[in-house]
Amino acid sequence: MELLEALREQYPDARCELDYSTPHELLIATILSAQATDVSVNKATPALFKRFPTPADYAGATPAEIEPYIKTIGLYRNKARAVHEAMRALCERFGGQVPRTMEELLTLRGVARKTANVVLGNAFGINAGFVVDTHVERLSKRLGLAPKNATVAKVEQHLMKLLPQATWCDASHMLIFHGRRACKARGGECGGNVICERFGGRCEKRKR
DNA sequence: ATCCCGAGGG
DNA sequence: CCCTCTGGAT
Repeated sequence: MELLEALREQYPDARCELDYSTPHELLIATILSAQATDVSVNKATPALFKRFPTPADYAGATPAEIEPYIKTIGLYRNKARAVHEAMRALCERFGGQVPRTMEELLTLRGVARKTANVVLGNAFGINAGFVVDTHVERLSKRLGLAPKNATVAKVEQHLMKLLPQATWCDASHMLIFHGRRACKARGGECGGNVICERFGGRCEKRKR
């Protein structure tokens, strides 16, 4: 696909920008990243990971004990509960390890397809699906890769049909980079951007 | 459809 | 002030 080549050329260093050193840390960082910037997540996780080195450490703590470490990220009550329950499930049902299938990951609190796809793709190199976050959803619709009225699930299905499976993880990172650097939610800064000029000069200004 | 929610940019 | 940020549960 021509768009894929152009994205590769423009964003050769596109990658996961959440900081982590183990699969369970990536899982936690991804849960925390909901409606938050990766910068804000990366600012909080060093102290969090130091205080709770293993899944068992979260399972043995209460959500209230986790909250102070993630308060600056926002949505912290829901996220503290999700992290606690997800890590407890790892200990009780998965031998303390992050499971490697979509079906198993979806049983964890705070984990839906977007988070599961991030973990499978980046920690295990498994392209089970396509990461559709706010950037990927927006860009897919602006670039005409999916109908503008499509749900997140539909967008994922369209992307999986359009792009080779082996490229899914990398392609999601490139779309996210493009969404953060050029084709932004607010109006966009598409002037002079190669991708926007060639594939989608439709970064229309936000209504009103 | 609503709620959760702090930080950062405009 | 307003909007957005690698969503998910109810």
